[in-house]
Amino acid sequence: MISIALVEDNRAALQALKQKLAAYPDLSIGHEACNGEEILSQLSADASVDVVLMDIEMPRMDGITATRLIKGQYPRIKIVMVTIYDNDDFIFQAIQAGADSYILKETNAEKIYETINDTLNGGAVMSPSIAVRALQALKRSTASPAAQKENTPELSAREAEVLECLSTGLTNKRIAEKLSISPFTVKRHIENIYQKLQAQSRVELVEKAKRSGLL
Amino acid sequence: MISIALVEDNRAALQALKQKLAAYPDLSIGHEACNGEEILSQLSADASVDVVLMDIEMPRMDGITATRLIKGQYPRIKIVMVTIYDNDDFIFQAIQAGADSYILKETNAEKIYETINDTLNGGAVMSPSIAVRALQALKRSTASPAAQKENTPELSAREAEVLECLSTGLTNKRIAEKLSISPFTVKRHIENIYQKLQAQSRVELVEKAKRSGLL
DNA sequence: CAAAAAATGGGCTGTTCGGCCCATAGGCCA
DNA sequence: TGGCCTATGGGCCGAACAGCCCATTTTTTG
Repeated sequence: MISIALVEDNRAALQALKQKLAAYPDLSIGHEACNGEEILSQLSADASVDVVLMDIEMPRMDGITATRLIKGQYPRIKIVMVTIYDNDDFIFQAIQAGADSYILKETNAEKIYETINDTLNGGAVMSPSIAVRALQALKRSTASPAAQKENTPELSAREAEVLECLSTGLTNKRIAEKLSISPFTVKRHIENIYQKLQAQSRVELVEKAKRSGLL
Repeated sequence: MISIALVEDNRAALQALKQKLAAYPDLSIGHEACNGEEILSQLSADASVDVVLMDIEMPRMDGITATRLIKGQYPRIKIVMVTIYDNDDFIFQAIQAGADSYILKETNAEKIYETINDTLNGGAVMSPSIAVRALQALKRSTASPAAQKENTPELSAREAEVLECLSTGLTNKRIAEKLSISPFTVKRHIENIYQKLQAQSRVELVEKAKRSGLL
């Protein structure tokens, strides 16, 4: 028997969800709540829940905050976000908060049931339209090392050291002390790096260096 | 009618796949190949394929390389990776190469059929065990914003604007021009931001701001 | 309405930076 | 061996910066 908690502020949607799950005798609705605060107080009284189906947009405490708190206190509990948004920001925030799966509200009963089971078995489930956004983000986030190789000027070992120090916010003088060389030399190196990366200020330098994978 | 290409070096696995898809009359097998080179030469003769089911591990040309090449030449064609690995590296490489969906070899016929349709409709489909790895990677790559909320001082809207400009390497004067205010005011704002973030230089400021999720 | 917070503009001082000039010493390679 | 690169150290100058002081106006909030 799998114990489910439903968190959804819209009464109609909540009833619809209950209806869908009623067809599966091995699911039992342990809790119902209409915002994050409510589910948290219910869990503090009885945390014997396996899976939480969590809406994102709710009054008082949104689903993302609630997810973060629940995952913090009860890491065992799996959380399935049920959303009408395929907004990138929400997806990221939900991932950060520790949500396990992400399905759309219109998902049919059978898929929800499968999602609950897959999630409970350590998997993650995403609606195709949500998955494509997560993948795009992942592609972007791993894209930089790819673009790196191209037309990135080579820095000498010493220049790289200086750049490393510079990127932490040190002044030329401090860098000189750290590397046991003269501030003039540090300056010289930095000038050369400016040349190579076509930058005009330290901040710009760090920016470009990061994009080029030099940092 | 959806035209499918199957790329799979193992004869038995290929036959099994064909068997599974045979149940769906709106699918037709347009091509069959047992490595990347083969499918590429077939596509160059006839590229009227909607979806490629692609094995990863193959002799002569692996599925990831083939995916990259196909996506380069025929971006219209959707590619579903069919893999026995839930190895992180393969998943990343496949994402980078442009694959659309990722399913496991043991996936049943109905799911494969759904995956083909979802993928064709612009979605992405991942087996739960693969999705959980993609999400973990995404979580790691966006992990910095997590530490955000804690003890991060609040910046005013104007300060955030100034910080944003500053982080692109602009000088105070340029920032002033961009925001249509006096350079003195820009300086003032920056001083306040220094105070709030406990920084002593622009580079350090940008560093700390990024770590705090302010940028 | 009154207090608090944010945004605005300004000055003074010393430090740091960035561009441009100079030079020497050591290593590498063709 | 002579050129080329890197690392080193230095100077000059003007611009930019950062810290600390001053003030007024506008907006927000209790």
